[in-house]
Amino acid sequence: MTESGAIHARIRRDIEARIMSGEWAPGTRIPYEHQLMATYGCSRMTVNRALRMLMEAGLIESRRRAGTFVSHPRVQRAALEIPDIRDEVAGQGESYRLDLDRREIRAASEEDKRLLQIDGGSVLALECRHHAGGRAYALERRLINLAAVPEAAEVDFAIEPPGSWLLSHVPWTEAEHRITAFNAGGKELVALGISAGAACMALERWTWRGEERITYARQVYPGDRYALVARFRP
Amino acid sequence: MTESGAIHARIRRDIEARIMSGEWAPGTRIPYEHQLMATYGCSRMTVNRALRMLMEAGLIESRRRAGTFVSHPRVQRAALEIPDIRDEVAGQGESYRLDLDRREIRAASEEDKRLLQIDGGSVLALECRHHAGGRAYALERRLINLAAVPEAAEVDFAIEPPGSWLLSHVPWTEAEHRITAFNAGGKELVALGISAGAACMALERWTWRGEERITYARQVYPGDRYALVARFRP
DNA sequence: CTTCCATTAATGTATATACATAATTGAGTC
DNA sequence: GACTCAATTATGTATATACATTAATGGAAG
Repeated sequence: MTESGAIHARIRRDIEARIMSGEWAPGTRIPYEHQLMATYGCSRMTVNRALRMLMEAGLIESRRRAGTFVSHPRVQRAALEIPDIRDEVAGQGESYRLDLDRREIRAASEEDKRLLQIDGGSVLALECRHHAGGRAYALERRLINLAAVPEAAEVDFAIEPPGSWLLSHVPWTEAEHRITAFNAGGKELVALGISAGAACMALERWTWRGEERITYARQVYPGDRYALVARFRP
Repeated sequence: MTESGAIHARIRRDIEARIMSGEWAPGTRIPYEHQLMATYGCSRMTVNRALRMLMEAGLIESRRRAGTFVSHPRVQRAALEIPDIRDEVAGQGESYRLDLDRREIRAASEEDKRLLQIDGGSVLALECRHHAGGRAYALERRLINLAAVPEAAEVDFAIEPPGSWLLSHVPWTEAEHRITAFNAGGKELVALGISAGAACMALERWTWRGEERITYARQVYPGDRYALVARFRP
């Protein structure tokens, strides 16, 4: 088939093509490694490398002694980009502006403790509005666990949006998103300039580093102006 | 550090931990392969395997002759899992029921052509409701490109939900999701049993195989009963 | 000082080999 | 037929070695 590049890449492409075309359906046993060695005239290590990559990609699974099989596709996985709102707005060719409405360092309240899963300590609480081309784009409420990120207390978030700063300064190991739709109430009406009851999208995010929660963010977008888009490959 | 498992896994974990903790900041050159060989008392192939995996994960990059470096974090991407609705309902311990309201094979309309990016041919159009524990859970409208998946014409989608069938029978190479919030109108009121203007979440999905679009789906969830949750690691 | 080029040192790929591990197979036993 | 257990076999990991490829380096020539 293809002739370009390394042998392992070629083996990988060939097998992937056979699976994608449906020629090798889910559950099918693919040839044994020693058969692929013969087919491609290469060593087992090279075959194994190609198969290992396909395994990491989730296309195949193998069982010792039994062989290697085409996976039954399961959950779909989408590459959802963690939106840096400033970049997102700039990418649409609009001018970006940030209004910081509130900045407070306080001892963790009951709600803060629940959202950040901490027993005490102090948190940095922020409320801000993101504007695109002069119009309100999103409303953001954020909590930062100062025990995990003490240096955040010194940052001027009126200049750099908290999401942008955290993304580029704090490494994280795990995160969770929760996306919901709700009818706008008192708070959002003025801040986003929308009418009562208008549908809004809320994007909540919790971010961990190891066992420790770093930050909680809740971003609210007007439903008629915003769509969350994720494009991906399996 | 850790002692369990294969050597390559241990090397990988150690390096990952150093990067995550910030000890090795972006741009830092990590030790040369021959230095890691000495550190771990293993062969270069084993070190190389660990590094290759970290490269695929995007944590490091390497340049011949210069060495291997910690990557500068880029766009943060997350794996958003969007499960099969039937499995999702079952996973919550609720009973699942499917109502197929409409099933039609027709020549592609203008809208069908736009959504599936086809010039003509026939499509299978479906409308159905997913129920969880007797309550409406989601409303689904789906188009299937019969030129790409002719066997779909023979399937009884009153038994198997279209999403489940497609997931397990049709391999795909690319997909796009679009998530929006909107106020419920005429169609949704009765089907979902909600009141006028209630916020709903719409999840639209286009799926490709190579250059060809396979299917388009639009799922509508009542905003007060549904949250899309995605948990992931970088 | 700048340009050119050979040297050199790092990663990239591939091989042949070895032993470990797990699970199927099949023979032997009850 | 049902159970036990050893032989078999495919994958999993690791090694030592070799050569290819790329680009930083440093010295020679202008």
